[in-house]
Amino acid sequence: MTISAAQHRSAASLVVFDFETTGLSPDMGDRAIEIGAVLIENGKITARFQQLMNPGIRIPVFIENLTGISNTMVKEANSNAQVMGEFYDFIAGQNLVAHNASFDERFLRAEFKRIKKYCPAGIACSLLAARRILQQAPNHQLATLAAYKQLPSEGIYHRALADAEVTAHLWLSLLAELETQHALYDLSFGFMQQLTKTPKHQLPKLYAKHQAGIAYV
DNA sequence: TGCCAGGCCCTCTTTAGGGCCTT
Repeated sequence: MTISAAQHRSAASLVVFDFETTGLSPDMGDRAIEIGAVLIENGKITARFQQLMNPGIRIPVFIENLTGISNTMVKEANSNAQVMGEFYDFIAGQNLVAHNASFDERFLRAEFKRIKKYCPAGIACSLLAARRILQQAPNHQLATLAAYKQLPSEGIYHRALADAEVTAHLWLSLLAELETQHALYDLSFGFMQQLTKTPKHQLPKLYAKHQAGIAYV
């Protein structure tokens, strides 16, 4: 919780993160109420970050029921500004991964903007990667993929750290799948970002380029 | 109290519509 990711930086490291929020859109006034994240180094989780935060607005009943995070719980929590400042330090220098990253990225940028910070890190999406690598999965919801791949999980969902941990295991599973199914090794973050932007029918060409030694940043 | 968004991706497409994902 207090360990900075920057203190653990390595070439094969990244941070997987997840927000719980009051709704779906920061542009409509929704705010983050919890952030959870894990640092992955060389295929292992080596640090964790989890904090509730007090958004200064009421949490809808629907969200209380969905997440188990109540207005009472966040009342005593630190402000979003303080928590996001600490999270900014945690992710310093790291690339980021989230499940359906477009959602979490919107809240990340919105909360950072409020404290006049910007996110220089690259962000990759485990949902887009899973849609390409696990095309045969029943669907690509995080819980479904966790069951489908029998990922380590305590069966808790819609809490930030638990979801971040499952997403981290999913990300490692996707890398393993690329190794076993396509003989792709030592995949960079840049390659994985490229994969999530590649149409499915062009994946064989992408895999062939990597196997031929064409580097991705 | 109830509702809100937006990117991706497929198809009966591209001058569009709708399901999937996230809270």
